[in-house]
Amino acid sequence: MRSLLKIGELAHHTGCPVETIRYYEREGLLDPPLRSRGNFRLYDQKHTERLNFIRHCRSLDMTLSETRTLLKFRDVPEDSCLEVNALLDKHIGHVVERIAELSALQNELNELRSKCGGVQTTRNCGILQGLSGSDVSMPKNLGSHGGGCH
Amino acid sequence: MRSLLKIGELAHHTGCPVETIRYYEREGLLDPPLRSRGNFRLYDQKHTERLNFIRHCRSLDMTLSETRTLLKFRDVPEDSCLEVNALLDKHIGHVVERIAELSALQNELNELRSKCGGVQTTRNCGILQGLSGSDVSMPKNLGSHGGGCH
DNA sequence: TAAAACCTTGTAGCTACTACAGAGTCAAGC
DNA sequence: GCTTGACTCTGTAGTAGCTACAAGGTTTTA
Repeated sequence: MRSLLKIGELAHHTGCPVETIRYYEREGLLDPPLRSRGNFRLYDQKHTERLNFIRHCRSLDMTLSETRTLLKFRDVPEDSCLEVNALLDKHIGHVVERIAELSALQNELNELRSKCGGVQTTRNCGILQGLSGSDVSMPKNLGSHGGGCH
Repeated sequence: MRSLLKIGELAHHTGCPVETIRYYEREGLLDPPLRSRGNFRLYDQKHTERLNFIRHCRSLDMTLSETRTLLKFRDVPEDSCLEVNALLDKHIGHVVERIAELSALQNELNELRSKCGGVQTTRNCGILQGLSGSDVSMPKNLGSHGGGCH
């Protein structure tokens, strides 16, 4: 009989914070585990594998929604995996697109940067002047500094 | 005497949604404008310029916090703009870093993708097997699919 | 037996908006 | 003068994926 892990132990084994494990359970990505008499969560090997799967997806920057989809495929071993391939292709597409966007951004930023050497007053700073121009074109992916690509 | 704009007109002029303009005011990026008798916001030319500045910063993927900082510099025209340059350099650094991360991600994803041609059952799908591995290394910037780099 | 380390639920916060609900205002047409 | 429709107001809740508490219960160790 395999040993059951308390949430802190599972966290330690997987490198996933305790709070995040509980969050995944709330979100339905992890099944509710057994409970001890004192109401502590007790995880088995399957939970550990599933959590590793989830974390691997997340480390590849997939959304929880994509991850959920992949877990569903994983739960039906006889199905064709065509859709798994399609999902991954789409995800790779997002990443490629985001790289292109950021590269364009980098060019714009470098150009802006070249407008001032830092020896001006802010009144004459080419950067601030550049930012004051009204030719603003908004990219689609705004606002969430922190990492994504979707 | 210049004409004053209602919020919808300002939105139209700047391409910034009405709700976002009100949000910037709440966040202290835009000064509260005059009000009409009926309590409608009335914006002058300075508001328009400031909003364009903000939107330009955002289009370059700067955070509102960075934008706030740049606005402060802009408000003190006699100061040196060394810090403006520093802020921009830092921001460019973030973008470069994020591009590197996403490129690494792209490599990993391509490798994973090559493990299956979609002709398997999910049980034998190389992609799902690859995702089941426990060698998970989490990048720093997780979770916000949508655009950032900080 | 007491303290420390762990666990529980529930809630609020983070970014930068976006999307309502429910009410008030204003201009044009009849 | 009245109605209709477009606009505006405030306030609140939702988005993604956690993270960080508070206030309490459990287990382990000294």
